[in-house]
Amino acid sequence: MNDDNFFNRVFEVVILIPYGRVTSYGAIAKYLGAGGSARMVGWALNTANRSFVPIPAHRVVNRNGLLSGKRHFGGPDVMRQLLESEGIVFEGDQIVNFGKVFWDPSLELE
DNA sequence: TGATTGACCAACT
DNA sequence: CAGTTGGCCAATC
Repeated sequence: MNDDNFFNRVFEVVILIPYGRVTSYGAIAKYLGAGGSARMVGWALNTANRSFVPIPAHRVVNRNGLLSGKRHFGGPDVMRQLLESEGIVFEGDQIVNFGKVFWDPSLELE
């Protein structure tokens, strides 16, 4: 069940993101530490989605609070709609209260 | 099997 | 201030 894959840890962290919060690829990578580069986090989500592994990847954004991966959700607006549905406010494709909704796994999960 | 790309980040020019 | 480069590591072509 627990594979020591870097990806599987990414999935767990993403799944643990509370409602109405978001985190960044770099934050997850940093939390996982070794072998963690932000690109791998993005790759993990990409492979996961295409591997029949449904994860709330819409709660993961880039460091700017910008929806960089919105195009990978099957639609350019799907990701924003999902986040807005959780109470997150947007300004275009950028999160307004990013500093308030930002959830750092290394702080919350220890 | 080698080369390219990729949902990023940070630094440098 | 904007564009480019390097780095990270794995998957796809």
